[in-house]
Amino acid sequence: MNKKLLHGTLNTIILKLLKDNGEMYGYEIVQHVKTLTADQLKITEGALYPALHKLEGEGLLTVEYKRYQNRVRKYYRLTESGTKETQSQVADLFEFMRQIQTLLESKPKLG
Amino acid sequence: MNKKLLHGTLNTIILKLLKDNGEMYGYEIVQHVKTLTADQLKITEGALYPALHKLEGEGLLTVEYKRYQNRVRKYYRLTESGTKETQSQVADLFEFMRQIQTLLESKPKLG
DNA sequence: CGACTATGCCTAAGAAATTTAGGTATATAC
DNA sequence: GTATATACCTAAATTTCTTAGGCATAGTCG
Repeated sequence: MNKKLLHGTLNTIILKLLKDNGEMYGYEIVQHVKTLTADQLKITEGALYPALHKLEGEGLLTVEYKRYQNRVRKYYRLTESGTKETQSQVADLFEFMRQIQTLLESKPKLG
Repeated sequence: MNKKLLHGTLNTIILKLLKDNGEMYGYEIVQHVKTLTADQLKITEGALYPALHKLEGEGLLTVEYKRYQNRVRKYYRLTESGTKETQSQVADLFEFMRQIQTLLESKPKLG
């Protein structure tokens, strides 16, 4: 498992998954990331749940409890401002990765 | 300036720049990153110098003081293990970014 | 000359995001 | 009846970074 590299990307990933899937619950997000990345990336619950609560507190997410086979799941969904924030953060992250690639692919200095 | 997104990538960038350029001093690294990314990315000195000291302490870098026009610069260079570590970290970071892109480009779930 | 900017190194306090390491509870499989 | 999967959570510690300075020399502008 490729650890220690999620720094700074967790919120963006959460938002983007919610945008794609409409609504998701915490445990589902963890499993989804594991599946999509073929076990290469692992979101820890200790990072996920506080992040969800923070995004909710910022008004980017809403919560709805739903029953599913004697279980109660806590579904998260983007608000309007959450949708805007998602677009912004996804764009920023792509741009950031582009800059990192520029650095990692740069040739030796000229001067 | 794109802030708060460098998390976890600083060491890798330092190592890669040293690998490309043979030897560099701290201030030069800061300027180089600014130039290469057209002022989009800024390494702060408060992050850089402790990182350099840590990498040196781990045996990945060696230091050599050199005089340049009445100034003394502190040049860093990769050790053998530093070179290996660089390859490993650069590969990991590319792989990580690939996984992030997978997540950010994924379509809605099927099930 | 005086002030400001660039060069070049550094540290320390605090903030932010994460890992680690738990806890609680129900359901299912062996 | 023990273990695994599901489903939520928190708290302490760690890592990494920002902020905000300090110190010193060199060059430029008025």
